[in-house]
Amino acid sequence: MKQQTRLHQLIQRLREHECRITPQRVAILQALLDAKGHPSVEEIYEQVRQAFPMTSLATVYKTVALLKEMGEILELEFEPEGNRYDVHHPEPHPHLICTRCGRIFDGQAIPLDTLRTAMAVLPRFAVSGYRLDIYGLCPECQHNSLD
Amino acid sequence: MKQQTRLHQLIQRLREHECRITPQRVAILQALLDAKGHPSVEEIYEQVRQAFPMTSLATVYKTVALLKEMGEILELEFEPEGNRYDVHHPEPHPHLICTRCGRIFDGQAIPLDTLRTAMAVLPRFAVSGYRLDIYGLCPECQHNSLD
DNA sequence: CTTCCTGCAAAGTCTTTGCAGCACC
DNA sequence: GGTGCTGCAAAGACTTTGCAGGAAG
Repeated sequence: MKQQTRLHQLIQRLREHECRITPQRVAILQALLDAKGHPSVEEIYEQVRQAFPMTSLATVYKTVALLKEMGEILELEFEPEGNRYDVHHPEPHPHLICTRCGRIFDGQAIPLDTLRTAMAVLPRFAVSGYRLDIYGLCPECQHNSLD
Repeated sequence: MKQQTRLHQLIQRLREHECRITPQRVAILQALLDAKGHPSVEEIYEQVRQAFPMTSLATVYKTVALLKEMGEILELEFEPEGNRYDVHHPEPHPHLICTRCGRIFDGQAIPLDTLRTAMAVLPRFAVSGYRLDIYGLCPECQHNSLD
C-alpha cells in the first residue's frame, strides 16, 4: 500500500474513533510511515521533532498507545533495547532479526498449523496468536563477516 | 533430570567459572529449581527470603544475570509484566502462554526447518535461534470459561 | 589473607500520569 | 465554545551501580 494511502486510512481510523486530528498526531503517523523498518519510540520522537519541533515525548507515547489499542500498529517487545513499532503490518507476523546489525525484517505469516509440533505437549491448547522471532545473520552481515 | 542433580550441576558450573558458592547463590538456585513454571525475579526473591531472609533483591538480579551469561537459565522477556526465567530448559524452546491465567507451558522444540515458510522472504538469512510464543487458552481456562 | 560477593541506597532507564492551558471540531 | 489533546514535570516500575564491610577459598 502506498504511504499516502495508508496515512489517509490511519487518519480516517482516528476520526472513526472520535479522536482529534492534531498536527502532532499527523507528524507521528508520518514518522511511523517514513521510518525504514521498525522504529523505537525514541526514533519516532526524533523524526517527529524534525517536522514539528515542539512535540513532547509524552505525546508520542500516548499516541503510540492509542494506535496500539486501535490495532493499527504492532508492538514488538524487546529487552533491554526497548519496544519497536510497525505501522505497515499491524497483524502479528514473524520477524527475522539480525544479531549483528540489529535490523528487523518482516517474515511471511505462517499458518498456525505449522506450530503443531511445538504444541504437542498440550494438544487441547486453543491457539489465538503467536510471536515468532528468528535470530541470525542477514545476508549483508554474512558477507561483511568474511573480512 | 532430578532437581538435586541439576542443583549440583549448577554449583559445579559456578565453580568452573571461578565463582564463589555463597549461601545466597545456593538459595537462589534452589528457588529457581523449586519454582513451578517460570518465576519472575520478584518471585525468586520471595522464595529466597523464606530460606535465607537477609538476601537482597540486588543480589538476586546479579545472580540471575550471572546465570544468564553462563547460559544456565533462559530469560523470557515480557512487557509490561517483566522477565521470567527457566533454569530447567536453558535452551530456547517454544512457550504456550495462556492469555487468561498467565501460565506459561513449555512447548516441544521445533526443527528450524519448520520455519522456512516464515523465512521465504529472505532465503539467505542464516538462522541461529528463534523465539516462539504461542498465545491462547489452556485447557483449564477453556473449561472455566464455559461458566 | 586476598578477592569476590553482599546489602544498602542511590541512580538510571523507560514509561505513565496529573494538571493547567490550548486548539481542534 | 466545549472537550479532548498537549507539554511539562513529577511519579512510577523495574533494574543496575558504587561502595564499604564481610565471607569464601
